[in-house]
Amino acid sequence: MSHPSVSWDHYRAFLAVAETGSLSAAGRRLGLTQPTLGRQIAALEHSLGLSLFVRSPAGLTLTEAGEDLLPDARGMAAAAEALIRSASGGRDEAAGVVRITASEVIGGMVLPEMLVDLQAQHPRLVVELALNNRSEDLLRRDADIAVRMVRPEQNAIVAVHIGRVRLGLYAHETYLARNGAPSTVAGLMDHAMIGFDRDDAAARALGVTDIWNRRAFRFRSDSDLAQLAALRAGCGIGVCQAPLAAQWPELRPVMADVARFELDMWLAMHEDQRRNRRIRLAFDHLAANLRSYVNRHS
Amino acid sequence: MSHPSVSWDHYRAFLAVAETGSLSAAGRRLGLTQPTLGRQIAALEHSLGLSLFVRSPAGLTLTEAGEDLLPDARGMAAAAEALIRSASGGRDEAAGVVRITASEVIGGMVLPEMLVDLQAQHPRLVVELALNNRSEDLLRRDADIAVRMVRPEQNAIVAVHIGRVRLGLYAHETYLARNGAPSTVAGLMDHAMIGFDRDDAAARALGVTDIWNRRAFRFRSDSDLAQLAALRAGCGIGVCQAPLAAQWPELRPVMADVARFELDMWLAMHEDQRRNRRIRLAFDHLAANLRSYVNRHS
DNA sequence: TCGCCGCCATGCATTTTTGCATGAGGGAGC
DNA sequence: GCTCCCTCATGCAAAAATGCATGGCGGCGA
Repeated sequence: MSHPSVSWDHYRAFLAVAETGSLSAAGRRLGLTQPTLGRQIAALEHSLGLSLFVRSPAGLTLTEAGEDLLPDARGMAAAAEALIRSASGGRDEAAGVVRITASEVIGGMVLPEMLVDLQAQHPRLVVELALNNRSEDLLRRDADIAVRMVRPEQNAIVAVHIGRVRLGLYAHETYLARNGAPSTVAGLMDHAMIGFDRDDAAARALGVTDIWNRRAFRFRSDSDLAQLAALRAGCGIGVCQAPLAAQWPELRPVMADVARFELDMWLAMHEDQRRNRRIRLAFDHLAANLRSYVNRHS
Repeated sequence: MSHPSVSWDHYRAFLAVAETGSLSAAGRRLGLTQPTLGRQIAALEHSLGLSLFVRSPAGLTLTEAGEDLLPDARGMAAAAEALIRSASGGRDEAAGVVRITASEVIGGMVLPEMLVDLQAQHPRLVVELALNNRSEDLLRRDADIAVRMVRPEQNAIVAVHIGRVRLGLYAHETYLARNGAPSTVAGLMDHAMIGFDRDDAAARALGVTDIWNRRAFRFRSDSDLAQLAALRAGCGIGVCQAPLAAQWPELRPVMADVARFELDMWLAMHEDQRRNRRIRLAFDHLAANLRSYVNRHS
């Protein structure tokens, strides 16, 4: 408990400067002025006994020491935002902000229509949707609710198992008409395949790096939504969630008998918020709708 | 990005007041005065549009709304402390603070001697040891390194598997001389057993609530260290880690053939800090020493 | 019952922080 | 080479936050 501890506002200044790259830009973001930010950074550097930025006429860039502090500053900001979110609606009101994180595909293709329903039922509910494939968001309170494909194990998290989502290979009917359909894994190699660019995490998780690797693809993107768009445009053969493919009749399964995977789907929230009405509402609504999603056509 | 966003210092004030229960006490903790804290809280309440405390001549107590915000404020404080820790030593120095979290038994009985070695080799290293049985500490940066008995699944965490720790039932030789040794589970019920008081999480995790429950115990404590002390004092029969019992010859195994469990041990740290020299040093040192601990006498 | 000690609220002087205005330096485009 | 726009640094005045001193209220123990 050091008495003249650093002002938390200085951390906020540090984060803003680090992320914007200049005192002036940080000033604009925070509604302060460039001299103020300059002085706050100077004070922070002084009290930590470190130099956090190298000054240049073009702006400020982080030193190594500054780089080390950035994740923690981000952590503070995440907590601050979570606090505001918690404050935005009383715990017994169906009003305020609910922040949801999900993968690109689920968040981009599946959740929106469910959330429309939810908002129709609760007009004062504001929804934020953060799409990414990381899954560190719940404990740090980057989000209130998370849709995950791995079981959350942290014990401050409450998670419910939604079901198993089937994945398969698909292609547009026009592509198949032109190029035929492969029937063996070897035959697959002669086709235009759609897959990841650099991020092979999913392939490694499923243990299929031997056939599902970068060299095999003719269309490469780390955006799952872009892959999906390519698939629907008839670009070639790619992976798609079965319940999703089922709603596009022009997509036809490819080698449905061999190419089958299943992923567990989990819905998770922080334990502390179990009694928060609006988050609970969103959670239950999503749980019900996602269950009917994974069971569609199976 | 609301422009006149709340000062982060006000969150700090909120946390201090919530935890101390009064403006004056919070003022003492933060090195500020009571009127200042009063005004910061008032400003915070005004900008959030909530009343966070009920004022009384005896102090301030949280409202429900305030209660909701407390965990997030704690999160901010944890991140702030982590930031200071990161700042305390350069990333290439073997100096600064390393904060380690572990269970009571591991932290109280096993780690200290290992850490003494570490500090002897690196005189400018400061070690903090936080003992508890929760395990949410790493992502929130409550600690730099964690020793866990469950596999950490979050993917911003790097974890190494140390091995499996054997658990068994033990008793002091004088207890056994006086009371004899049970040979069946049923016989165990007639003995003085040492166990938990209210916190049955471990028993539930191992799935032994049927025989390992509160009513069976003659000595109850939620402090594992107190249980261990009772065991060594000859109070009765209790659970102990085998490598630990091995170093106290007066402890004798009880029903060693039936009462056997094993727990995985994991050592974990945050991914961001993989290149941080002092944390890496501590991590590697602990990994090596814990490995030899779990393999002791087996 | 009285005194004491803890707490909070408020008014006022002081200190600190902030903003404004200006100067100076670097890079992009003409 | 010149202008324009971006940046940061610094001096000074205005604004805001803080501290001090005081007053009032309530609980506790003699």
